Amino acid sequence: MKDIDHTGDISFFEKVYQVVVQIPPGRVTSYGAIAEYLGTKGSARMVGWAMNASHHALQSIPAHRVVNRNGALTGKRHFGGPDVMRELLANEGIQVIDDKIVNFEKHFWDPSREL
DNA sequence: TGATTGACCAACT
DNA sequence: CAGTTGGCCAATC
Repeated sequence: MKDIDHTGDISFFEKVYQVVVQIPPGRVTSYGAIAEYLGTKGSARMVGWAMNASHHALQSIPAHRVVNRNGALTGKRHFGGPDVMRELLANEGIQVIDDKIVNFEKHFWDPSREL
């Protein structure tokens, strides 16, 4: 059994949470951007997998602020409802049409650039 | 323990 | 233009 050490030795999984929770309101980012910030661009899938387990996380993970590279709400179906993710984004002033974020690049928040 | 899948991305065919 | 493949890490079968 492996105890989770809080001293810098955190899994990729935990790193993703630390980034996602720091996303400012009204902004969005992509799975690949997070993975790239962590230094593993290829593991963008893992970011999504971490979101799947975000339910298991103790903190509230604003997964609705994380979309794919195209600005499409690919993971909206994991939000308990088909329009839940859209509502959450709309609540922050982000307009979503056809499951895609309008002016995605304007709302885009790059952890590697702004964090 | 090996094989498969997963809320992705980019390149190739 | 659409389908396939490779890549990365972790969890599930």
